[in-house]
Order: sequence, then structure tokens, then C-alpha cells
Amino acid sequence: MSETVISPASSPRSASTQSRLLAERLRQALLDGAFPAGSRLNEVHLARTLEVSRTPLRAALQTLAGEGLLHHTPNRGFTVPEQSLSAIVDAYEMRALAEGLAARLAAERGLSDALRQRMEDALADGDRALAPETADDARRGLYAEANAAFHAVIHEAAQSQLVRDVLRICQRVPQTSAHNIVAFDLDDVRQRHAAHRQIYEAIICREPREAERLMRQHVLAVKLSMARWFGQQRAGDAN
Amino acid sequence: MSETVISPASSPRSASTQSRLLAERLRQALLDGAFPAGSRLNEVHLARTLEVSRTPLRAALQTLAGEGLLHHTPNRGFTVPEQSLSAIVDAYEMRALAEGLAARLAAERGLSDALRQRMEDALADGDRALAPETADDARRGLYAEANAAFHAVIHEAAQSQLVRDVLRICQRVPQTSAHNIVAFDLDDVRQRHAAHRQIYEAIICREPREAERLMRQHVLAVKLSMARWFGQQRAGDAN
DNA sequence: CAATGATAAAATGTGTACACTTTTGCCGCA
DNA sequence: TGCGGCAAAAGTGTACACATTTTATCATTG
Repeated sequence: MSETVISPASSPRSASTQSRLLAERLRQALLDGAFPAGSRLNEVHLARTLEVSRTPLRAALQTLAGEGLLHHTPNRGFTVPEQSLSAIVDAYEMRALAEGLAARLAAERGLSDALRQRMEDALADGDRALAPETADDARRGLYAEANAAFHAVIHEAAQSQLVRDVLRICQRVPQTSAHNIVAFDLDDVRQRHAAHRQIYEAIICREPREAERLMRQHVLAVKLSMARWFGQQRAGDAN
Repeated sequence: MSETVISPASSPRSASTQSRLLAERLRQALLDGAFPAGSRLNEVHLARTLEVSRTPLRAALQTLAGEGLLHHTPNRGFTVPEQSLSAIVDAYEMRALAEGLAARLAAERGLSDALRQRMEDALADGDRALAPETADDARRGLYAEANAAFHAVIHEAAQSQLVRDVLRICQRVPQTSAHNIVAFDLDDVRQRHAAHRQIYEAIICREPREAERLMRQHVLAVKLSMARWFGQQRAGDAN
């Protein structure tokens, strides 16, 4: 008898490796812009700071370089790549296409009950974040989370490793990451939340073309919001 | 006066590193399908085979894993990922979008004289490859090269590292790589060559939207060619 | 005979030493 | 002062040894 409880298929990865953990930490740090663009990463110094040996650190750096998050020069080590403005704009164009494809695939393949639930939760979280009762300073963080969750569900539903990878590298430009989306005008955010609902409906109704169209439009709208916000920032700097 | 000839800006990388060279070799081998999908790569064995030490080999493997060309499991090493049929189809969808964007950017930004020349050379090479005088067995290799050159020029002209990276991972599925394109029906290849000319004209005439539309259509046509060819192959296998 | 558990072999992860390259800083020199 | 050029220092690349984990083998047991 003694039916041993089989560990769920999704969690046999209790044990990770130091390189893996390091790669995660550094990836997050890079996306958060913790390292200035163009700066060199000194291996021995970084290793001391992170309290690890050079070997797993190098492993992590090689991986991140493969992902395009770092640049490597033969006897000169790893550097944080600098992104031009046009690169940022291109990233949004590419991301619009990739997110659109993800939405289309999600609509074609349909949502499992679990994913549908998560998406509805994300939308509800967004509602709460945008409600008048919510304190302004909490709003940004809350909405950023809801926004990221919404997109993450679609990425999963698309069931394509390749599309996920493409989206990942589209967001390797810090400024385009989902976390930064919140820094914009409140009205813009409301419009984008409405777009989320439309996209949700298109996916639920299994309308791939419509889902793709809406999602593309949505991401390009985010691009415009960002451009406008950058303009304001620059205008502010001039004072 | 001994004017020391300054090495051109593009070639101060005479010295490379073993990891780098290994990564190149392995990348090529993987794209050529030299390793069966799903197989594990034994580090010590591979190191002996390639006559290198484990350290640079591991460095190369980490990089390739970052690029998505290999999969890594914590205490189990590196494996060649298996691609489902739907993954291959998805890759073409994504590639159509990315190549389309590249064509659009190229049309927006225009071609330098050098690039324009290279593109015309590639088209002329394609003409020669498809001429009736060309021996059938040489045709494939010749056209594959011309085809790759044509697309490479557009990728360069787009001037976007991100788009290049996206295209790279779209072609990490061996079957979608430019080299394999030639295995199809000759009439199909002729049609695609004609499409190349149209795309060239759209770019020269600085018509971004048209260039993008044509390129998308072109890549999706390649997808259909491939699907048809796969069907024939399978039908042949059944005999 | 199948299932189980101990044990050995093999494979991967990490620490460290050292070779080679790049960078830095210093000194002589015009 | 400014400019090579040389030597020391710093930094990266590679080799190898060892620790830890996984995998294979095999005897034991019900």
C-alpha cells in the first residue's frame, strides 16, 4: 500500500546550482538597471561582492552574454551594452509583433481553466489598482504587477518556447520592461487596462486575428505613452 | 616616416579565445543537425573529441544554452532540445514577422552603396543558380548561398542588434535555417527568387510598408513550401 | 521474479593555481 | 610639456583537482 506521494511534476527542481541562482540575481539586477550602461564587470570584484567564487560567476555571465544581456570581448571581459534610443524604439516594434503573435496563439490554443482564472485575477487586480480608493503611491507597484501577470498568462498560453524567448530579449532593454510601464500618465494606464479587457475577450472568444490586432495596437500604444513620458521628463530636465 | 598601418576598425579581433571558437564550431554543428535531438552532451567525452579542456568547453556550452540552442538541467548537464512540429511552424510565423520588420527598417533607413551592391550581387548569384545551364546538383548549394546573402544584407541594413538576435533564435530550429531552404521544389524556388527582386525594389524605393508586407508573405510562402516538401517526404517514407 | 536498497562508477559543479593578455603607471627623452 | 616605451599590476582564459550529485550495478529480500 504505502502510496508514496509523488512529487508534482513541476517541482523536482528543489535543488538548484549556484550558477543558476547567480544568473537569476544578475539578470534581475541588469533589467532593473542596477549596472550603468557601458560599464565593465570586474570578475574578481563582483565575485567578492556576491560572495561566490569566480567559476560559477563566470558561468552565469556566459549565459547572460548568450542571452544578449551582456556583451563579451575576448580578453577584456563582460560589459553592459549601451542601448541607443532607436534600439529602444525598435524593441517596441518587435515586441508588438511578438506579443501579437503570442495573443494569436493563445486565442488559437485556448486557455486552460487555471490560466483563465489567473488572467481574470490579473484583470481584477488591475481594477483594484486603478480604483479611486487606492493610494497614488501604491498604485504603480500594484498595477505593474497586474500588468506583468496579464502578459505572463498570455505568454504561457501561447505554448511556444521560441515566442517566450523572443519576448524575453525584447524586454532586455530595461526601459521596455513591464515593470517600468507604470511610470506614465494615469489616463494612459486606464486606456491600457481597457485594452487588456478587450484582448482577454478576444482570446476567450477564440478570435486569433482580433487578439493579435488588439495586442499589437496595445503595445504600440505603450510605446507612444513611453515616448510622451520621456518627452516630459526631458522637458523637466531642461528647467 | 613609418606610418604604421592602422588595422581597420573591424579587425582588431585577430586574437580570439578557445571558448569563442568552440562556441562557433558547436553552434554550426547544432544548426547542421550534427547532434540528434534530445541527446545529452557528455562534457568529458566531448572535450576529448574536440581536443580541448573541459573549462572552455563548458564556457561555450553555457553561452549556447543562453542562446537557447541547448537546454541545461542542473546536475544533469546539457541536452539538445527536441523541436515539436508546432514549434517549427511557430518559428516560421515569428520569423515572418521579424524578417518583415527587418525589411521595413531597411527600407526606412536605406541601403549604403556597399550594401546595395552586395544585394545586387546576391540577386545575380541567384539568377545564375537558377539558370537552365546550371547543373542540378550544384544548384542547391549555389542558391542557398545567394539566398542567405540576400537576407543577410537586409539584416545588416536594418541596423538593429535586437532584430538580428530575434532572427538568430528564429533560425535555431535546424529545419528553418536558410541552408535547408534549397531542398524544395524548383518552381517554388523560382517564385521565391522573384519575391526577392520585388522586396529589393521596395527597399530601394524606400517603401517600408510594402517591403514589410512582401517579406512577410515571402517567408510564409517558404513555410508552405517546407510543409509541402515535408508531406512529400513523409509520403515517400511510407513506401 | 520483481522490488528495493546499498555501493561503486561516472558525470557535473566549484575552488584554486597559473599562463597569457591588457591596462596602468612610471621614467627617460626629445 | 608631451611622447614613446618599458615594467609592474591587474584582469581574463585555461587547466586541473576535488566535492557533490546522478546513474549504473548488483546483491538481498519479500
